[in-house]
Amino acid sequence: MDIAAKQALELWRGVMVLALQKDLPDLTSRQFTLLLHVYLKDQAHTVRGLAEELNMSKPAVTRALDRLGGLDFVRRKTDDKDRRSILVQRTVKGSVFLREFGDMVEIYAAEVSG
Amino acid sequence: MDIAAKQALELWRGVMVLALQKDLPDLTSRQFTLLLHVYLKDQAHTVRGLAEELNMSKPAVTRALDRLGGLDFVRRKTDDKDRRSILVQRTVKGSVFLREFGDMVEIYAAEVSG
DNA sequence: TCCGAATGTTTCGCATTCGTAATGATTCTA
DNA sequence: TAGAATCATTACGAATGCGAAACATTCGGA
Repeated sequence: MDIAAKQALELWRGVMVLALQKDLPDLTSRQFTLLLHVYLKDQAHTVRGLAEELNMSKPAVTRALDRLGGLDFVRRKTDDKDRRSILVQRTVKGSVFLREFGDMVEIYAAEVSG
Repeated sequence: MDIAAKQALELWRGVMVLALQKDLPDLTSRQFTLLLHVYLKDQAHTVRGLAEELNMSKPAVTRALDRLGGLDFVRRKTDDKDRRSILVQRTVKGSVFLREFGDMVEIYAAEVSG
């Protein structure tokens, strides 16, 4: 994936337009970023950690988890080592959703650079 | 998960996280997509046209133009050939904003594939 | 000219989001 | 073990977005 800045924008545009046309559940940028973060970063994800890493307030993280949980894209699990914390877990539905999105990006990337 | 698709997601994640950390004006996906569309597609852009191409309702396009106009990222101009239509025009501020975003994507694309 | 069609905006009611501050639950510490 | 600290959530009020429907303006054809 080697693209110039202009191609990068075209890639972004193409994917976003396709996402709109597909009537995917429309997530806010915070929600979508959080989803990507949870699935791509192999760590234990807590509300506090996500809030710091993503520059979000903790209530915003809680709300994003409510929304993503409602879609069954993530799941909450209380940490048994410290029952104050919750651990954000991945789901099959979330994996499927992101894989499809990734394929979309990949396809457009090939199209843009080719 | 396919490696290339995974890299595509990692690219998306990196850019989105950076955008959050930079405290950029947070645009909805519709607003951002509309902005990209106007700047990358060389055509006359009207409300009706954008609504069809982006699968948005006309009021949503109007509101997005209000928001983007408030940021001085686009400007409205009534079409002299048909004064019912408005033409969406680009601005310097919008160009700068998108160029910076494009650079960000390009940098991450190199990082992800390298 | 006049009336229907087309274009963009506004209004309306509803849903969602935001950050700050308060609350509840759990753990740590002195 | 009592009180402080930590973690997540809820409450609150303000802001914003959405689509459907109504509205104002402009164009175009009979």
